[in-house]
Amino acid sequence: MFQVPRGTRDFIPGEMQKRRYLEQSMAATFTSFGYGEIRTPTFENLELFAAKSGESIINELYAFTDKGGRKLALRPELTAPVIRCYVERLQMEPKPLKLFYFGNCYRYDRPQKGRYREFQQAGCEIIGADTSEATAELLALAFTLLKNTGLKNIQLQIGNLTLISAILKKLHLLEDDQKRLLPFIDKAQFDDAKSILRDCNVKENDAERFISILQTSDTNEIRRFIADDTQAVKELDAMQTILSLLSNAFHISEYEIKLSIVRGLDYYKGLVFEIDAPILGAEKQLCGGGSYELVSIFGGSQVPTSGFAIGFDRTILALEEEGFTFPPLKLDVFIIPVNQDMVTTAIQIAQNLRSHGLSVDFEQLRRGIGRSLKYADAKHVERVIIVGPKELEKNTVTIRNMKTGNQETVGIAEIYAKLTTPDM
RNA sequence: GCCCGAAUAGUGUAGCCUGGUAACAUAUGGGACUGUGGAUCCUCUGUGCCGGGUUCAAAUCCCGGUUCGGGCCCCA
Repeated sequence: MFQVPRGTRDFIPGEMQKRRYLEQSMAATFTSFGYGEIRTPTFENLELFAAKSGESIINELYAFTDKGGRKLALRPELTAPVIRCYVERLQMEPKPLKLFYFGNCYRYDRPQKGRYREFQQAGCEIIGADTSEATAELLALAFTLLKNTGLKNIQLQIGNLTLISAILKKLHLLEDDQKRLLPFIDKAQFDDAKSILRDCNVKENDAERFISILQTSDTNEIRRFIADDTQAVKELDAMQTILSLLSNAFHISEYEIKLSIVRGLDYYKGLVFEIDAPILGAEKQLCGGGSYELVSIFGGSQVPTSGFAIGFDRTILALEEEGFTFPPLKLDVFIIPVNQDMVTTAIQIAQNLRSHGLSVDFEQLRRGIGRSLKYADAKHVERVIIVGPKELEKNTVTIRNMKTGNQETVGIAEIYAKLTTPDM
């Protein structure tokens, strides 16, 4: 027997229903914030991803050579393709340019819950605006997007790479030592971080203060630490403006400052953020983003960019874990012809109701009424129309409400009107 | 890539320890019931992840692989 390749999934109608719901919810939120949708190819030139993330990333890609000898890769994320498209076609668009996307991505990882080799991301990029209000809106959008899907428990954490490097500078570390230190900081393993600092001959006192600043949410404490670094002070001022807009204008106050967010790659600058769903355990990060510099790496003229990506599959998992009720897949009407002579009329009624925008099906296996009703019940149909000779003589049919069990005889011309009344 | 656990009809499970005809529920198909039977009853089909080993005999014990799940690594 054949099965899906490792780390991939089929989505059957009940699952697609959930995914469509989520996609529509997210698209509506993006649109309401003035974003336009963009779609790029499923594969790109391998070089694009290597340029963005370094050669070492190739190990984790689905990469291949096509018949023309081109080196290609299935996209592992969507920021690089979107920025490539911007540089290629959209540089002269009025700014700011706001783009959102959905797309399948591919990574050669070990699959586990919430982690697949083929997975879907949703996300956006804003190009050409780096004011506090633009950044605050980006944070608000990420948070609102997830809240609007129906998620209850999420955590927004905000860090800043400019500040963290200013703080690191105070420790006078060598570049290599910094690189060794950062992963531990990102994972909040502060004891390990401390022992590295000790190895690097950082004074115990400074190390303690450094670790405590990473964990604080108090901007004043951070300010005292970096007071003599004018660039860092400026960044902190901007960050405070962003946070105050977030609370006072966007009315989002459920965030925390977490300077230990480092994120993977070098091209992030300034503000970075993550949103977690703690209910998911090990693979709990739903969203990651921030400001970055990619346009110039791809050969475009420099312009500020920021954005975020959301793990679509994890968002569904988190909603399921929270017991969220997705809108069910349902038929509006099921039509049962009592005998073969009624089939033509049944189909005519079905076609008429379909033209009014209802989803309609009819009995096609010539089963008796009992079986047909059972089928309608299993399909969660709201209303059933029974077309039988007795009623048809008077040009009527029986409409049965499956929830209440109410039945009514209705003229054929009045079916649609009757179905749209609240009691039927 | 590493460590651990799991895999039995479409779905959910029992049996495995202690080897001896593979079972139950539910769902699907067919039928009884000739217009409400969304019921009830009858019934067909359908199951040991794959490969090897031990054994007279393997779902059961052993080895390898695959897939899924938990935890690492990584997480653009």
